[in-house]
Amino acid sequence: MTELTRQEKRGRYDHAAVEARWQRFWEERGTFRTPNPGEPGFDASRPKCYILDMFPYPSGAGLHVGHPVGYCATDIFARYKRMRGFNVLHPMGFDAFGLPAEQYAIETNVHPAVTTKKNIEMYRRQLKMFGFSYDWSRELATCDPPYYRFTQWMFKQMFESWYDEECRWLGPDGKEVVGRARPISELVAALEAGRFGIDASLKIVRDGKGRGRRNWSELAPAERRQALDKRRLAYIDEIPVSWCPALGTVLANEEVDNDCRSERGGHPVFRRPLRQWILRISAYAERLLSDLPDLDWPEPIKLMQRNWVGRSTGAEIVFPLADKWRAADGLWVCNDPGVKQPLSIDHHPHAIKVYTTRPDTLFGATYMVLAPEHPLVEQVTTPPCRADVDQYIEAARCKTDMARTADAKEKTGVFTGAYALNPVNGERIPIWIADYVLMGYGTGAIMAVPGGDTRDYEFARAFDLPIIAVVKPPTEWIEERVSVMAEGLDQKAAAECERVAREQPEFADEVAQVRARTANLSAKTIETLRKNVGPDRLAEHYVQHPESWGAAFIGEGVAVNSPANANGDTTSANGATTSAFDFPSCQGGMKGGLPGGVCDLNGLPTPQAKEKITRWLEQTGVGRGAVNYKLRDWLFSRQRYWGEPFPVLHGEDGETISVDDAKLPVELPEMEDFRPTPSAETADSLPEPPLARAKHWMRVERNGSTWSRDANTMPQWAGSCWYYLRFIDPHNTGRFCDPAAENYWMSIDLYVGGAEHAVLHLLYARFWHKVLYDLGHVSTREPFRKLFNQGMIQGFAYRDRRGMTLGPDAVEEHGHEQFVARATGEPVTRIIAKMSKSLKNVVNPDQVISEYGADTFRLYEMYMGPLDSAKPWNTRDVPGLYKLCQRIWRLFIDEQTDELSPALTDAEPDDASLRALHKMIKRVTDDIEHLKFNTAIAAIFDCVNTLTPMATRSRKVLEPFVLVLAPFTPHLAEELWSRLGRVESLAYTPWPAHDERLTRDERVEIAVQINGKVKSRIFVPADADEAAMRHAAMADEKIAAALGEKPPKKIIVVKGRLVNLLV
RNA sequence: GCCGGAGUGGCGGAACUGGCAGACGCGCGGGAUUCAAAAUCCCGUCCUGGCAACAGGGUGAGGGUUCGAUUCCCUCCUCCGGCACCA
Repeated sequence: MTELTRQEKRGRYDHAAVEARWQRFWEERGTFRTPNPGEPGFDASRPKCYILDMFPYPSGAGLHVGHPVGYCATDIFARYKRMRGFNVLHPMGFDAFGLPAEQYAIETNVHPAVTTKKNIEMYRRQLKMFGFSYDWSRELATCDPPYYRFTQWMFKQMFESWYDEECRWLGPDGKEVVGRARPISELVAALEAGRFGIDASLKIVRDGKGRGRRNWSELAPAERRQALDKRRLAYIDEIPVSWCPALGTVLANEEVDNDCRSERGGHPVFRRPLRQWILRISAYAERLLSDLPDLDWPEPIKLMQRNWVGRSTGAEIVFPLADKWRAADGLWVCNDPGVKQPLSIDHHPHAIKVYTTRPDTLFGATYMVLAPEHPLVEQVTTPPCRADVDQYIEAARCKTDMARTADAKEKTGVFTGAYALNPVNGERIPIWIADYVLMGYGTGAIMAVPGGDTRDYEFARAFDLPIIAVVKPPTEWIEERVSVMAEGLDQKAAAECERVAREQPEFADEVAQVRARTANLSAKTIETLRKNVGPDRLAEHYVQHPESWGAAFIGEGVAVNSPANANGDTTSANGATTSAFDFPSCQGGMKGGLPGGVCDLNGLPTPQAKEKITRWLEQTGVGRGAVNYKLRDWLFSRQRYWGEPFPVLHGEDGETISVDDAKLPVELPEMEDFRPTPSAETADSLPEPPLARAKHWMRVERNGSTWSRDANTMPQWAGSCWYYLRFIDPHNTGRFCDPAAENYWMSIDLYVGGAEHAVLHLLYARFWHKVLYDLGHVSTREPFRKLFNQGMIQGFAYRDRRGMTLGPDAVEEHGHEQFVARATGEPVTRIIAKMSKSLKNVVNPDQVISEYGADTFRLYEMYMGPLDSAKPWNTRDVPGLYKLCQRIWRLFIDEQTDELSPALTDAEPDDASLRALHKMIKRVTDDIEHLKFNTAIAAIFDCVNTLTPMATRSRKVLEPFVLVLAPFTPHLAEELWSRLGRVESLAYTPWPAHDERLTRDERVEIAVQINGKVKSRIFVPADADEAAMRHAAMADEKIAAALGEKPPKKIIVVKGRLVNLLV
């Protein structure tokens, strides 16, 4: 019997043997080695296609089933494109620097270089199991010195560049670009030539007429250095970071909880300013936005990037401090004799500059708020308020961003004792500090308009500050507010009634009572208000008494109370202006009127009001139209060991220079102890990066003087910002990449990866690429022309009645998705959750492959559902795809003899097989082009279902069939291809074409409806015209019977689909 | 709170541009083969009623447009993702 079994098994599909054979074949022959232009074997007549995966971070846990989803997809696409005659670049590498490796190393006390090397080997072995057609000769790891040599070189490019916002130039694609990174030497040349000057604060200005401007030649060397350093694309600045002394490191915001404690260990975390490397990504904000429309990316990802950049338009306005400035002879004159010039947006000592998106609400500014970190706080705070202010600042200082956000509901703040003057009406308004104003956005100061902004409204209510309505709301808003207020229940509560009534009918009576009472009451009130008062009068009431409406109107409407008169009374909304200005509150009076005169916005719709006030501000000089971005510069240094060292040297006098290209890479020192240095748990201690302890490494003698290296390292994102360029020419020792090869392969035709990189990696990489583009190092303005996000693979988990979540090993499956806990027998429900160790639902791809093979694994992951949606792994479904492989095998191979099946013939194929084949080719081709692999595989199933029962099978069907199969199940396809007598790999065999005529059946089944309901189905010739279809429909027995005597009133015919009879 | 995306059988999912809802796979039921099992092959499988022919209902809920709606419009509910005091 065992003999028989062995005999039987001889010709069975043996995935392990087949896959091993072909993986060896590909490797030995170098099947997927891709030559660059100019290299032997390169065929310039073929089009190119660069297909890239987001390279993995090799963690200790190994590859999980989520990784291969994208890799399978790109592999199918790459194999398909090769067969379509493309030169395909399809590489793989490892993102190997970073925090997890270091953290793991700290836990196990093994050097990160060792663990990383081990993990990469594991990942490589796992990846090779899948039979991906990568050109492994191009493999790279970001932690290899030959690689990070150029990461450092690119950092140098940024360090040695400045951003010229006004440079208009033509890119290689012939389109104009505004703004350009340029070598710092060009800036020096411009300064030397006197085209640029330096202002009092050592800022480089373009023309700089007067006002403390100095020439380059007048500056001391240290001043020159300082001025240049401020303009570099990579610069050092002191910014607040989350510093955890106990852990000896700076933490990311996400690593700090709301109590200012570290997530790991619960140690105290302090906000403290620290000198850090920063990259000037904000200079590229506009270009990162404006180049987005041309990219073939998922719209939601583009939107996320747009939101991240966060462009807004509005105006910058300066508010003079009340005791420092006065209006005289139509100018703002400073009481400080040292300040001779009048107040303006370019020159504003003793004044607060704000940014607003709603300059039209300027008349409603009743107070100002400075961020607690704002430099002016110190200057303006009056002695009586000093203690409160200091205390508030201290509290805000240790609050992290997370904590600030967490208690966003409660507005806090303190009065500084100082006042500013509203430049549009001379109104004296108090200056507060509050942490709802952030130093990092705009100017770190706001004009507060409680009548037009929700946050300002809440703050004003909390601190009893005046509220002036400056925009008359439209009727819809009034009615909505009235409903909300009159009902006394908001809409959610009403919906709750509905829900309870629906889901818990036992409370129906109570719900009905409540609803009747409130409905009666509110309906009455609203009706009374509407009838007797009317929306116009109500709007008027809001305009007069916004404080009693519970919310500010923040939308667009018509300007009112702008200007308001001095008594605080309001003008009507009909545009009547208040003529004479008298500002008794303004110190020193307003002799000669307010600078700029009266600006009357009353009656103007918001957009026009914005325009008018902006023009007025510009004419008066105290403001101008402005654009602002949420995007902040990129904090680029970490106090870590396992990252790229900075290629710079610090001099004893504070000078920072870059290391010569010839001396790159600056390699990480060998260190026994690479842990962060823990230090005393006080706020005043400073982080000491591990590299600082490599004393010998840190010290560099150069030209007779002593320099110090930078002890920081670059963040994990650095290496992934340009790896796609290195793949093009990975072994080049002279340059990061050969320009001709770069020009040939870029840009990337398909980039597949998870949506978790929607902003950070994809934004950082675009930024680096644009810098390289500006400096002439790359030929395209964008790296990733087409992007696709694969969905997450989820797992099942089970929840019992008490809400406890159990691992899958705790349950038993009954039919029909009924589950019980194995231990207790209690019924449990299945939920879909992320795969995680704690839920014990992580699936290991190695196991699946050893049981069913890589081809089955690939088929399963691609067949689960659409590539971009999240879907749960269900091991139960895997054998179905294994069965498909076996069925395909049996189409070719006789399992008894292990020879080609006797059913195989060289004869002409039968019609049904031929049609099945051509339909499949068409569907699969179309689906691959659109990355719809799940339906492509369904088409393969359909074809196999047709071929299986056939008594004979023609080679003329089976050969193209194998080719179509190849991208999905490459090992199986190669094996069958060779069994059919082919010697060469099918990897470059031309993709079969389909015959359009054979994809269409001669007769099609159509539906015959009467009044839209299907009453019969009939067959008609595929090319039947409308008259023929109508005729056939009417001739059908069932239809004739259903119609009876009366003829239909109207007949609708859809060719090839249906006939609808209306009676 | 704001901005996206999605809700279809027992399960994963399919459906071109408004045209027969449920392709394909899993699971389940039945049959053939087998001493038996595995494997394989064939048939059935949205729900309700009926032996059946057939009838009625059905794409998160409600409404609308249309001869016709999973698809378009409005209101609402649920789930997932992102951002979160951005002036």
